Amino acid sequence: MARRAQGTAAGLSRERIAAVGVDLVDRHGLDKFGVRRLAEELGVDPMSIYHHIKGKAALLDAVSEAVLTEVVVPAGAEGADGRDWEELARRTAHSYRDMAHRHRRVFPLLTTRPQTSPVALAALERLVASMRAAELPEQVVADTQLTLFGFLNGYLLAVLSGSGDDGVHLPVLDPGCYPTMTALLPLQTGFGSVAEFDRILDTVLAGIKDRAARGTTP
Amino acid sequence: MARRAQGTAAGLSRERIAAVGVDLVDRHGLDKFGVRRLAEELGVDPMSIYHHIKGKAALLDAVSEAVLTEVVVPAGAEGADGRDWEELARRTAHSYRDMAHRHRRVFPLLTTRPQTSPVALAALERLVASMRAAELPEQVVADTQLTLFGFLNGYLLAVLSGSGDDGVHLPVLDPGCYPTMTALLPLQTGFGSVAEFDRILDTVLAGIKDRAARGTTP
DNA sequence: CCTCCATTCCTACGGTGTAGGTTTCGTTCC
DNA sequence: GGAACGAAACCTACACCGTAGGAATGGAGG
Repeated sequence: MARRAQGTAAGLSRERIAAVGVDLVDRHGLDKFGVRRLAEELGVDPMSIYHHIKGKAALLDAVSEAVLTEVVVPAGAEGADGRDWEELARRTAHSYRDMAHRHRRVFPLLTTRPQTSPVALAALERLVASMRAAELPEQVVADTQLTLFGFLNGYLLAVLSGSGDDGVHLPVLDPGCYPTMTALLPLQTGFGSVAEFDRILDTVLAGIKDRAARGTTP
Repeated sequence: MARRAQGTAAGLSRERIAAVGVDLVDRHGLDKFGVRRLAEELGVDPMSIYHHIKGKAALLDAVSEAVLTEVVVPAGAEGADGRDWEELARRTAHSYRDMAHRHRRVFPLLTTRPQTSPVALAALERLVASMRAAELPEQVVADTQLTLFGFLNGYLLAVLSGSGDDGVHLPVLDPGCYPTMTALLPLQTGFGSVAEFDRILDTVLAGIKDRAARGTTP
């Protein structure tokens, strides 16, 4: 295990560290992720990482920021006049879902850390601007950030943590104690599917539209 | 630091361990929480805990289960005929929110671990039964679990992790880069407030009702 | 009184994050 | 060209963590 001589460049950078970190978490999970494993993967001494990232918390920030950059919605999705906020919201949500499924072990990080990276704020600004251009009530627009991403984070967290590497395993219910839920079980076959996601996303967007309609004509 | 002699009863039990665990996490946060600190607080050797709880993962399960039992909705909230599912949903959501605010540092645990404890299932069964009694479309009822608790978990996670002990601190925005969001900032003063919660809960419920209406008359 | 067993404590091991100091290389300036 | 400097890497060491394995002890049942 011959390491590089001191002083020689290892080509470390915040971006490369984060990228390898994402890959490591994807493969082995958050529990097994640490400075030492990451350093080994990078072919580097553990402490070298600290010259680019301040501590483990900052390291996790970098990792979560890295996966967030994968969320991209092509320009022009909101239509020519920039007013089709609903289409934009749908595309953004789907792109977010895709990212979450690509990186299920990383995803929990996003839901806890306040997202202040430019890439996250830019996406939000775009959506919010589109809604405002469509002249939705301001309070509805202001609440959308929490409504939509609150739902996305909570829903995806539930779906992704309920599924292991071997697939989904729903809990077994006692039909005597929980008759209604047992009866509804057949309707939950598509747990985590795109169809399910679309249904629920639809519900949330319908709620926003409804409140917008009530808000403009009180 | 004289410990108890071996063999003498320390009055340990899963419930007491969990209760003290909740208190400890509330005060010092999840990071500082561990078997050793918990044992010290209980006046007990760390390894004694393992005779009642199998490992750290199970310990966290016990802690999260303990806070979940605090969510109670008085009987009869759904009305005499048991069909006022909306009122029941509102009360359940508020009780859940109250619990989350009482135990902000514990709350993240609930969003990751699959909730299969009887107390959680019972609350869900009750809500779902009420919706079914009101003859909502079955698929809507089946989806409600993920819709409502997805939203609750994601929203509360965002609100609670964005606020430290000193109160809320929203990120500072560059008005040049994010003009719309900056303009909307004044409307976000009640971040984490009950009023905000009610507005967004309203939105989600409106979405469910809307989809129910569309579902029954396609 | 003796046996048994659940409960508790003790020791020890491999792992972690990271503070502090040392070494080396590439650059910059005379 | 040679010396001085700062960035980037490495090394050592420490306190702490989860937990495996085993020894001790007191109370319960015969």
